[in-house]
Amino acid sequence: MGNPVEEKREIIAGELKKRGLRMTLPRRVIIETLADADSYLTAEDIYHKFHAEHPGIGLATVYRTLVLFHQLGIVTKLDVGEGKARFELARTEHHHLLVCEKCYKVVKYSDFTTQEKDGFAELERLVEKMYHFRINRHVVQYCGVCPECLAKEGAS
Amino acid sequence: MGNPVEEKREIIAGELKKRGLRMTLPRRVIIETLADADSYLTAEDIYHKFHAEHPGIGLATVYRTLVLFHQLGIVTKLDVGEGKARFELARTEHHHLLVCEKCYKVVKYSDFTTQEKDGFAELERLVEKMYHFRINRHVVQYCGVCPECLAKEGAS
DNA sequence: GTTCGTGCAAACCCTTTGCACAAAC
DNA sequence: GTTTGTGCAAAGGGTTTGCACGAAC
Repeated sequence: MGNPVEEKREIIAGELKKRGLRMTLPRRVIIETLADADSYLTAEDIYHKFHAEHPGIGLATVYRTLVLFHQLGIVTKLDVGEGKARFELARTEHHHLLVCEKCYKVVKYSDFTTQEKDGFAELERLVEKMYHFRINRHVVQYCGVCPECLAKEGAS
Repeated sequence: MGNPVEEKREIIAGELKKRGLRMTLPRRVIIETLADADSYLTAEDIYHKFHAEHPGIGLATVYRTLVLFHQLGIVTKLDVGEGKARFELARTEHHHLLVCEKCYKVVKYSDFTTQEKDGFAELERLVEKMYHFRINRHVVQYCGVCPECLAKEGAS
């Protein structure tokens, strides 16, 4: 126990078993890579991070695993128009995003006011009723230019 | 005047001229196609919509034009993880999105409460200060399942 | 006449897939 | 032993690009 990555892996292993799916080395490695990361990763990012240690695991497996984990809700997929998707382990802690439209850096924050939280929860229920959608989650992205790119702009 | 599409086109023509760029037939056709549409279109959607009438205009031109218009802020780009991008003419009227994760249908709504509006404006300023981003816009997506896909789910 | 824009086709890149082999159960 | 998962390489699909021609200024 103790170790949060191991804990996470146990939970996921359970999820898989329930559906007759197996916990294999590639899946374990991908979970650990995602758990170690502090931000969204592309499939290639993940692949490169473990490739030195596990050269036997291929990129196709990373893609297949990410599709599977996304379907199971284990992983969150994010696409900000970069031409490739990014992933992270689904968290119970909800967060909003700051996306730099120049370099596609993504910054997360989750220090909401309670007012903010209540507001969103209420809105979600309202929208659900009005449009007859079943809403699973919401994504809030602030799009703009990050400090680094702002500095570059100023310099040029 | 009167006609809002013509008006829009005039404004865009001005934007182009300012930068030494030209208003051409393909650009005009793409603007009109986007102006006619009531929802986000893919590059191929746009291409197919005018292709019967303007068979001479190619798909590559659509892509090049969309990149240009996006840079100029004339067009908004949306990527919901569908594997292709969607576009619409940038509007002064801000809206939020409902995205169906099964069929990728996108529904927009813009009937916010004033409380909702003020809340977002305040948040944007706050986040701007805290993270030193220059924020241009925000995107709010409620992700879930649309009424049609819900019905199909129930039927199966 | 010069510059900018376009059409076409080929190239590119991310992602998916077919197939034979390997691993998990 | 059967089923599920994987590696590899090839295919797929959206998007971009090089180049020569055409259009806008």
